Formats: sequence, C-alpha cells, structure tokens
Amino acid sequence: MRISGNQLEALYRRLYAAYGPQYWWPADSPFEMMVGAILTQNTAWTNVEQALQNLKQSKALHVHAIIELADEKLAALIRPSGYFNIKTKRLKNYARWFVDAGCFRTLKCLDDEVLRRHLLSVNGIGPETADTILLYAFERPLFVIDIYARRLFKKLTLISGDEPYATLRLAFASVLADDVPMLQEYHALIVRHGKEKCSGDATCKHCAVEALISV
DNA sequence: ACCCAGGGTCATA
DNA sequence: TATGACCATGGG
Repeated sequence: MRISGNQLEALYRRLYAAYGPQYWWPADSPFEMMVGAILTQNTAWTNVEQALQNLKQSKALHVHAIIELADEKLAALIRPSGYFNIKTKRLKNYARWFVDAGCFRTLKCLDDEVLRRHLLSVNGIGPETADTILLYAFERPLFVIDIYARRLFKKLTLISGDEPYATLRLAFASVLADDVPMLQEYHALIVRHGKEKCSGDATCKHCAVEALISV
C-alpha cells in the first residue's frame, strides 16, 4: 500500500472535474441521514429510498417513533431495504442509544475518537456506518472506506484491496486534510464514480478518472 | 435464472 | 486473527 496526499488530491480534482458536486448526504435531517446509513448496509440505495419514503408517510422518521413502534410495524415499513428483521433491531438499538446518550446536544460535544468509539458500541453500527454518520451527521473530518473506495484504489494499484478497515482508515487519515466539505464530497464522488458505467467512446468520464495518475 | 447492492454480527478453528 | 454463514429485497 502506497498512498500519498498528492495522489489523493489529484484523484479528487479529477473526480470533481468529471462529475461536479454531488450534494451528499441525501437527507432532510441528520436523523434521517443516520437511519439511511443503517438501512443502506449492503443494499442498493434505491431500495433504501422506498423504505425512507414509507417511514416518512407513516411519520415514523423520528427517534421516538422508531423506539415506540412495534417491531412488526417497523419491519413492514423498511421491508424494501432488505434484511428488515435485522435492520429493525439495529434501528431500535441506535435510536435508544441516541436518546440515552443525550441526542445531538450532548453527542456533538464529544471528541472525534470518543464519539467514534461510542457509535461503535451500538450493536449494528460497524466501522463504515459509524464513519458515514461521523462525516455527514456530525461533520467530523475522516475518509470513509466503502466497497467503492476499495475497488477504485485497488484499480489504481494504490492498495491491494484486502487490507483491514483500520489499516486503511489510519493510512488515509495521516495523509488527508481535515477539510469536512471536501471529505464529504470525496466520498460522494467515489460512489458516483463507482456507479458510472463506461460509455464506450473517447468522452467516457469513467475512463478519464481511472487513467493513470501522474504525481 | 443469476448476480450484486453505499455491512455487520456471530459461531467456529 | 481469520474465515464462513447468515440476513432479504429489488433492479440489471
């Protein structure tokens, strides 16, 4: 694994030039963002949109509604997002933790690493979900390593792709600027790029981004 | 019909 | 520490 700040900045500029700003995370509130982060685990976002829409229509997209709603009712609402029984438990675990921890008013005052540990203590919140919540709901500076990031950096031969999450996280953290808007945009662009298909002609954005990076 | 998607937990060795 | 099974819908 050999990652340099210059390479990461060059890649960011190339992604931004190709796709422009993505305006992530798509959510009307921080709490909706956190719910979406759990629902999208190993699931296509289009499925999550359906589930979020169901929750909105039932006025259930609120901490207390999640806590009070019967498991069967909640599971039925989030059904389109898949793994609905597991995700029902995870949403409830998270909502209870969030209230017990004092909601945003208290949580936003915690140090980055303390808050991260706290998030990871919730059953159902792993490193990726915790980091997306930290970056987009709590606006903490960090680089999210998801499946798209692994694929892209592997393709660019900057990583092997099977490094543990902690290894990649520390490697990126040591090299990237603590620029929250940039880091939010960076992750969004990587996902956007991952979904983009090759157009087949010379104007292909996908191929332009993946061309060799000269530092 | 098959494959995978904006992961994480738990049991096993 | 490191694999493997499991969870489940919807779109290509």
